[in-house]
Amino acid sequence: MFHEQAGLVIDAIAKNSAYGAFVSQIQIARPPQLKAGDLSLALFRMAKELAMTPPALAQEIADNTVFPDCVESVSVAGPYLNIFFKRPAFAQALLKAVQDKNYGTTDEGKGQKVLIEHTSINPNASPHIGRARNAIIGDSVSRLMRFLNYQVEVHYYVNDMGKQIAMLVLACRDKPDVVFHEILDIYVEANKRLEEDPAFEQEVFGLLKKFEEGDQTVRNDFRRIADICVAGQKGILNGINIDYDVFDYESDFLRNEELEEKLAVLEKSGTVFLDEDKRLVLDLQKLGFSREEGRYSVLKRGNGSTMYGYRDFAYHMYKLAIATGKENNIVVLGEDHKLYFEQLSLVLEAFGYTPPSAIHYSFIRLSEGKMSTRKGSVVLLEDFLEEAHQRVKEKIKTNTSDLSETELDELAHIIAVGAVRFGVIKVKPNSNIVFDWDQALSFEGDTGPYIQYSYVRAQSILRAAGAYVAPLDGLTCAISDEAWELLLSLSLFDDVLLRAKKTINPAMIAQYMIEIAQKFNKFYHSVHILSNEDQNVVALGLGLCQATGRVIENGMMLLGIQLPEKM
RNA sequence: GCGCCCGUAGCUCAACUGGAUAGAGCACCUGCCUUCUAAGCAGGAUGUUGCAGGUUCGAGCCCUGCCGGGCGCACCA
Repeated sequence: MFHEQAGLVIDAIAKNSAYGAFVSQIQIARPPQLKAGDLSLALFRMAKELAMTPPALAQEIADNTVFPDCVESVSVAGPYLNIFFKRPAFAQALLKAVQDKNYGTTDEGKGQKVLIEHTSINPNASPHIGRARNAIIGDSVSRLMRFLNYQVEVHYYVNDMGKQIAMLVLACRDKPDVVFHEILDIYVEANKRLEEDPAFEQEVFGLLKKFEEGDQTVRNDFRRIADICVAGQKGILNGINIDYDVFDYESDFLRNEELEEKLAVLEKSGTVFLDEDKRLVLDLQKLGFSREEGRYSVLKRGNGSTMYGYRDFAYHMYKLAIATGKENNIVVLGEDHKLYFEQLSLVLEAFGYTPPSAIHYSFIRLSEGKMSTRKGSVVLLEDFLEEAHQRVKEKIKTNTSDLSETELDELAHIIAVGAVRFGVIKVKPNSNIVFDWDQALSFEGDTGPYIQYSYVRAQSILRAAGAYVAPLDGLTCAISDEAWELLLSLSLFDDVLLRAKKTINPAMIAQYMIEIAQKFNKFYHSVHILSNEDQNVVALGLGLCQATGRVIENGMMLLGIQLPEKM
């Protein structure tokens, strides 16, 4: 909404024929301080086009432009032309706009199909918080794009035939009743054995070969383990409001005629060749890869079994048939896959496809070092969530006593999930995160519970106001700075969403939620709404509670976080 | 060794992609609950944006070189 108002101002400036198309060079921003203005137009570039100094241009525009009705006054501050809006009119427009349940949405994605692949954890163990970062980012991006009216399909790629699952199959042979929570220990054990016992590794490779040859018993064994793991992982992720539309199984991309044909073409140019050990090798330098390191990639082992990359090429061809175009095909990958993804992209381009966009996230580290499954130094998502749940429960008990045990658990769950998801998503994907229990489980300041609490406050006021409907049209009172700052921020919601989409960075939404909550709380403390004798102040206050509620509802929904009515 | 990412207040992170005096939270100090929820608010203190150059009207952001951390570099996925 803010940018619509800015657009009106720029349109008015463009009416002067001397400026013409140069107005597109105006940079829109917010002034550093409220007293400087509401909208700031930086004129550096436009002045350059007109061979003027920016301050002179600012003064000239200020003198010669008939500004639209929404403008109260303008002021020149060096190279900036600052605009003050008419507060009551702006407030009315915003409070009207938030009546729409979908406030913040745009037609950005109309008619476009998007495929997002995320999580795709190896089926071996309960996800730790580092892996959950993938799922939390991917889910938030999916929600954002859905909200912007893209037709989104979320895929989870199950690596049901890698080396690690073959190890598990061997290790679970004499355990017909194995359950999900035992898998982690078994996996750690199997890894140890792999290092010590070369025969075990040969057994693993042999099993993979049988799998590829279609041995039905082996296939059933693999599927049994994979299903236990996938069901276990899915259950945990569902617990933090993450879900998927389609589960793709790697083993379905084992034989692919189309891929074989494309590889045959590459073989003619020497891009793909059989080496002295009969391995099928890809030479990426032939596709424009410039470095020596990472130049080669093995597609098939000497015994003819395929490697991950081979199957992944086939998988990406399948995904590209569902959604095309870089922006509409998204995959969330750890930073360890950066080089691999570069290689994958080169191959897909050589095949004539546009490769997907990748969001690479950095690993979450512990203060004592990196997480290691083998050392047992991992923070499992379920343990983290459980700890959060307990701490939230304690906190609730000190505040209220009139909740049943069930209600208590439901409320604690909503707040705990909010704390966990918000803590992960508020940091942009490529920033390193150092995980610290106390910091991660704080409920004060820049946290999910703080946003939830602010929402609850707003709802509480609306509840107390009952059926009172704020008369939006006759808003004549002076609008305080606290109310005005909140209004301006609320009006930027759609712009934040578009920027978050453009940069595929949902952290931006979380940062914006913090801004909204802070400004709402400042406003809340600046005036007592319900007891105010001025009905205009009551009307504006209730309108702002409603608007804040709407923006937090929509914003937190995009982050997969629910909102309690009380807390 | 080579490549990519990160380095911002004591700690954890922002900074609208090159714009005005670099901002929040935690921790620390001082105030504010007989008034719509104190998981809150107000105020205080905290910086050579890792270091050194360069590009320009203007650099935390771009370029070069160092330093520190992370990730990766052909039968793991």
